[in-house]
Amino acid sequence: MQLLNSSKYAIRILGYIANHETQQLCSAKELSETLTIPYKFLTKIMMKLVNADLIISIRGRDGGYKLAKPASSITIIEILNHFNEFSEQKQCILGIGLCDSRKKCALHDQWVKPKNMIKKMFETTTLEDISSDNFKQ
Amino acid sequence: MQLLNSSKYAIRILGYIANHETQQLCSAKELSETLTIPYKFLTKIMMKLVNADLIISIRGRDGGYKLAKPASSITIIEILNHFNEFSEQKQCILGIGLCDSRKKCALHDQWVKPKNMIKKMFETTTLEDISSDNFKQ
DNA sequence: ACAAAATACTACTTAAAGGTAGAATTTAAA
DNA sequence: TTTAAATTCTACCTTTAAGTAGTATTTTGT
Repeated sequence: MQLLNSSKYAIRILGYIANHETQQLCSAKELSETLTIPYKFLTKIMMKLVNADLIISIRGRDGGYKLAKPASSITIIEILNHFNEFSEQKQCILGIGLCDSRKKCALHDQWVKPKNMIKKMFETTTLEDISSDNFKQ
Repeated sequence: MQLLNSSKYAIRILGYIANHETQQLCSAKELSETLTIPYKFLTKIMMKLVNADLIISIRGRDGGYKLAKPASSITIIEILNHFNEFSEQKQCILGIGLCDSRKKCALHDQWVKPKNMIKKMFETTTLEDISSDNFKQ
């Protein structure tokens, strides 16, 4: 019952970049060191974020990364979706195929409220909300 | 952001058994077939549940499994704990070591409410509450 | 032109969860 | 006593996430 490492890293990376937008670009080296994320793993994640149009990368000597759009327009759920973290939303918590109000699994009623609360939180929280330096270890 | 297969299976198995307590014992064969859980994987899980004192097993010809205590006294959280699903409760959602009200990660404030809601749900829901046949696929 | 510093790409290795196989053990009925 | 049907145990295989390595490419300053 937790996020994938990749997703956790992605959120921390994006939140950190959002908080350093004035400095124009963040390099993989800087991100890796300040967030203590393995360099090679980080660059792999950055490629995903670039492909997801969340990040723009500038190659070459003074290159680096920056957000592809305003921090206020990037929600946590949008990030998670690119790591397949919430695609199973419609699936029930017990993994018994689809689970809705007509055909409920035994935990359905208890799970509905917490699930919707998490969902709403991820949907309404943007990078601007969490932009800070509190992503270090 | 979902439970391990083992945990999902465990909850379904225990919920099903709770609903069939009158019939005294459930066999691995019956459980595997009605819940469509791979037989060999199921027996592996049953061993864990036996070791966790949630299940009592009777070996030999007419053997099988039954709850080790009243369904009303077994909470979901107790089940999950044996699969290390909520031991990371105190860890923050972003995996940045300990995360409390003094030293918060950037998502701390948003995560507190949903987290406690899930926790409470898992703590207060017992096998009796969810005991039913709605565990099939 | 060249070197330095950055990202991109491809492939490989490791760790953990998920799942499978087969033999051993236990019990009860015939 | 034998057989059948059940759990237990140990070892193995497969899949996926996590992490590592090396090379290629791009860009800028000298």
